[in-house]
Amino acid sequence: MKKHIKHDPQACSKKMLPIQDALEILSGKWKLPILVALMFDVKRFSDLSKEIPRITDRMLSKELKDLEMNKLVKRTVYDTFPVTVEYTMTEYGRSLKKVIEALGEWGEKHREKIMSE
Amino acid sequence: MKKHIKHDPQACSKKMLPIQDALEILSGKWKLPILVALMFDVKRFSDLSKEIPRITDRMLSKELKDLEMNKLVKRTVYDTFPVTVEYTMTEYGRSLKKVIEALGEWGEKHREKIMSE
DNA sequence: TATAGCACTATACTCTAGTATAGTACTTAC
DNA sequence: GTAAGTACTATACTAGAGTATAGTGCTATA
Repeated sequence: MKKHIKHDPQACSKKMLPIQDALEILSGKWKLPILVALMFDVKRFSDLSKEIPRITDRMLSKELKDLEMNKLVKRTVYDTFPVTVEYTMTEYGRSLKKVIEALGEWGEKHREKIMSE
Repeated sequence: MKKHIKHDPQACSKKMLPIQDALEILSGKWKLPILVALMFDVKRFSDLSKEIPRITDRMLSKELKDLEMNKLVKRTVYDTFPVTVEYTMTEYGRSLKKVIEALGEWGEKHREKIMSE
């Protein structure tokens, strides 16, 4: 039985906040699929709807709005008929790549570990 | 208006699965606070309960069970009076450090960006 | 004998994320 | 004039995450 060292809760929550911010931005069932779909290409609403299995229009619309608010995705409307709207990943959105890769690498290892137990 | 290149949905979902696994393990309101609290010290149930503001016993118990199942945390019972139970981060749990740091760094930048818009 | 501390569990509730389904506004092509 | 395509919005529902509150079993100390 080891000694229990007290943590400084102030310093701790200071570190926690950005972590939880980041996590919240990626959280939910659909944010990652959308971001990954946009990581390499520009896409329209209907493209995303087709490419992301089982997502509803409502969710897609809602999540895209969220991502736009956080400046990860840019929305461009073209004055065509019918209207077309393009969604692009911003440079800033691309800065998430490292985070997503870190998650992916760890997730891969985790799959192996849990499968082989 | 750019060309739209089709993505291979098979290859895409293959990459997505581990990312979502990782995200699921960290998801929810309390997983990260618990992991961060255990990152440096061994802690008992009551220590964690005190250190993590506003967490209920029910949630703490539930989330610790989850983390234990995923081999991120180890639970050790000591035959004292009253019983004491220690929670330790496993070596494997520590392997999440890089992911958490990546999240933290990005979250920090994001805070600055959003605040200064 | 009563009380207090530890590590939970039980029950009931609320609230939010996500689903299901349908409908809108616009215009061009038939 | 009506059908079809695009990018949504509205409404209603469901399920699961999280909250609030109370109670359990153990025993050492007062």
